[in-house]
Amino acid sequence: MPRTDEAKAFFHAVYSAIQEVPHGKVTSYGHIARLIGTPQRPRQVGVCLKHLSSDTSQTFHNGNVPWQRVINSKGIISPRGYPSGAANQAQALRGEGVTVTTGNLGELMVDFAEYGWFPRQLPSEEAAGIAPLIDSDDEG
DNA sequence: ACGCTGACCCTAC
DNA sequence: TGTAGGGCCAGCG
Repeated sequence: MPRTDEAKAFFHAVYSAIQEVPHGKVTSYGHIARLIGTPQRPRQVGVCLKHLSSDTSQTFHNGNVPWQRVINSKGIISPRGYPSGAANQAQALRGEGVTVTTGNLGELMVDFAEYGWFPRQLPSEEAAGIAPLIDSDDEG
């Protein structure tokens, strides 16, 4: 749980943004950071997910925030800690139809070309007519 | 209050 | 193609 109001706002922004990632799609920590206007803080996005609670009485919890749809920029499910919650994340993704492959070193990978979700801005903002935070030309 | 850690990412050799 | 280093900053000792 974040202490300062600023951190709280950041956590809220992160969780809200992640909730907009469509079922069966994946995006990256860095992209979430950019979508919410803090492109230099992909790390803190990870912090937010780490602190995601299973307590359903909380506004945000692992039941209403699709944490499994956030992976790193290389398309790999970030390994962390013991046995790797990554394996669990892979299962959650497979459960929604995402193909997760295993590399030679045991990395759990997802094909961005197939499942990647990288909009210029959050769908909710687009619907509200808010100007995009990310200005881009192409992106293939 | 201080220092280290870490679900990351980009730029340089 | 692969390795190193810097930036980021909330948690936790």
